[in-house]
Amino acid sequence: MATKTAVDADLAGALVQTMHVLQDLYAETSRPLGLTPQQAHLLCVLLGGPLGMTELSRILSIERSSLTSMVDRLERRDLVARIPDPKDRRACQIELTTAGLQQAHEAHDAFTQRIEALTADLSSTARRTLATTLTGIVARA
Amino acid sequence: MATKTAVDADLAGALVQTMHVLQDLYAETSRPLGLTPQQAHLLCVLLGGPLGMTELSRILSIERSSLTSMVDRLERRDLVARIPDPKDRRACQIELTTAGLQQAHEAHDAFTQRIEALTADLSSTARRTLATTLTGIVARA
DNA sequence: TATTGTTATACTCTATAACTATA
DNA sequence: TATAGTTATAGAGTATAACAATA
Repeated sequence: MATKTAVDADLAGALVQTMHVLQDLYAETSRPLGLTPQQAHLLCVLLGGPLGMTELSRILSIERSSLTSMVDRLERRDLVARIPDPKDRRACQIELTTAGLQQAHEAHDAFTQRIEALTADLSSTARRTLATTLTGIVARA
Repeated sequence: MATKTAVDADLAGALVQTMHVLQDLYAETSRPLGLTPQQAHLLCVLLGGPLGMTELSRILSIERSSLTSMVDRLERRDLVARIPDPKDRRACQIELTTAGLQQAHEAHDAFTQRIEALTADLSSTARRTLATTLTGIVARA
């Protein structure tokens, strides 16, 4: 029916627009920290603990070869380190250095703060509802 | 207070995760069409009508010089055309070609379909609430 | 003088294919 | 044979700085 289609179109459009707003915010926030959005993402993922290249590439949705060069650049800047895996001599674990941990926290805090500012005028209920709905969407993806 | 902080953190995290999910979906959907996500975005923006380089760069949040090379590549593929602006001989309008219009529609429809699939199990009310909330966030940005 | 768009340059991001070392 | 990660290569996205043409 016409109404449902219109609502769906609005919702898809609203989600895409929100994505672009958040992408811009993410880029604007990363830049002053001297990080690209992709680098910030990588560092923040590592806040959860060290990861192997294959697992990290899966989480970031990039090829392992692309990740190799990203890690190279971050390792040169002493933000991450490759740690040999004692269980498997082919593998390594990527972990945050002290400086990398600090950068990751700064980036994470800055993102959170910017997003909170964007959602500051929502009611507690609206905030809770939004978080729940989005979490469901993420889980479904 | 502790509760509010926790909810806010969840919301910010949910928004960031949603952004990443949508980015991945956007990339996966663009690729089989032979487009990068940025190219798809550009083409979809032009569905609203021709735009000058400065305006388009503002909408896409990239520098004009970056846009020049993007438009070069799309023009080589006959997806967009540079039309001289009769009012201002410095300026040009970027417009979709017939092929570009078709590609833009295909991309737009594919995104919409994928996102609808992701939100298919939400109730009409939840869908409406989400669209309204997100539209407000976008407007505030 | 200010603005529009381009050029030149340098990085970063990314994928594909082929490779090495280990399992 | 299969898997972990790297190398080589190529193309795309991006910013900065300097520029030409026009307003």
